[in-house]
Amino acid sequence: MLDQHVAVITLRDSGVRMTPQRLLVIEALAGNRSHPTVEQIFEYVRERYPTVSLATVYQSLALLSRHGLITELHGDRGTLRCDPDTSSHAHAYCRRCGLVMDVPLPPAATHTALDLDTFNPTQVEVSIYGVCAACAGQPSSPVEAEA
Amino acid sequence: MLDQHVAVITLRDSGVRMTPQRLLVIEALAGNRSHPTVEQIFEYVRERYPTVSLATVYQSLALLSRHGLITELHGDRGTLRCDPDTSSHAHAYCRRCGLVMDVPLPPAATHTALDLDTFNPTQVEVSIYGVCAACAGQPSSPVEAEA
DNA sequence: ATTACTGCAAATACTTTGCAATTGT
DNA sequence: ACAATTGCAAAGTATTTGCAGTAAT
Repeated sequence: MLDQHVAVITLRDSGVRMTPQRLLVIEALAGNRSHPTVEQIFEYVRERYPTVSLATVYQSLALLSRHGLITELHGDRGTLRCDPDTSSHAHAYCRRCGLVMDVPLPPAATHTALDLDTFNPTQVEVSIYGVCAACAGQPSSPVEAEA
Repeated sequence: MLDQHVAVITLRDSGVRMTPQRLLVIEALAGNRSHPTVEQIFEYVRERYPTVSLATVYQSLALLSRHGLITELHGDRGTLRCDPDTSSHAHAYCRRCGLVMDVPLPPAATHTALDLDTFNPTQVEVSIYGVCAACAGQPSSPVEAEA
């Protein structure tokens, strides 16, 4: 899980400049378990530093990702989500409410990918789609049932 | 793996109309192991039916997906790819050349996801990112090495 | 003082939608 | 004939880029 101090030191040691914008992006992610979208991170930073631009947030996230401090999730169709926890785990996406939750993976699952001798894997993303417990309890809306 | 006849019959039985455009989308995917992008499918269809529109291709793909005849892949950042093979397997994405290859998954891997009692999974997507054998052999281009 | 970084605005990329015309059944 | 489907064009959503000004070191 991303730690603010570790992140700052890691970046500094790589010669990256620490700006208030970046610090706030890190702050938004540190300890965050909600897998926020870029827009959500942008909102967090903007509340504290109103002149920040969305482009800067995108650039900061790419920077953090490049330095291995966060993981970018592609499972939410067309929207980038960020995970400050870079350890091996899967993500469950609720198709009804949009919730993204962590799912532990048995250590063996990671090995599967590493068994490939024809491919040199650097990252594995496991996305599970379905309906979460809370939504499964609720009947689906009429609008949704139609589709 | 998607079979043209099976697909046509499945759709017909569901009361879906068979148009030349749809037939060509199916044809483009049947037996295709390259995980084509929407654009590539569009090109295939257009060569044979020049007035087809991209929107129709998108709609046809959504239809096939809804009927469980294909799987939509989200692993290629910002671009939809299609897989006519709906059986359980992972995908390896080469970060250098863009190649997408099938990777078998041990049956146990699928069970992992199904162990969740708090979540009702309908689909699991496993994306492996790295560098393929062919690219690993080649030295990276100077431009790429810089980045 | 240098040079990385930011903010802006425009560009690019991908996908969806509304609607009139068309076509499969 | 009827309703589903298409093609078009426009809108919507997401992300990237060029560049002049700003700020971290």
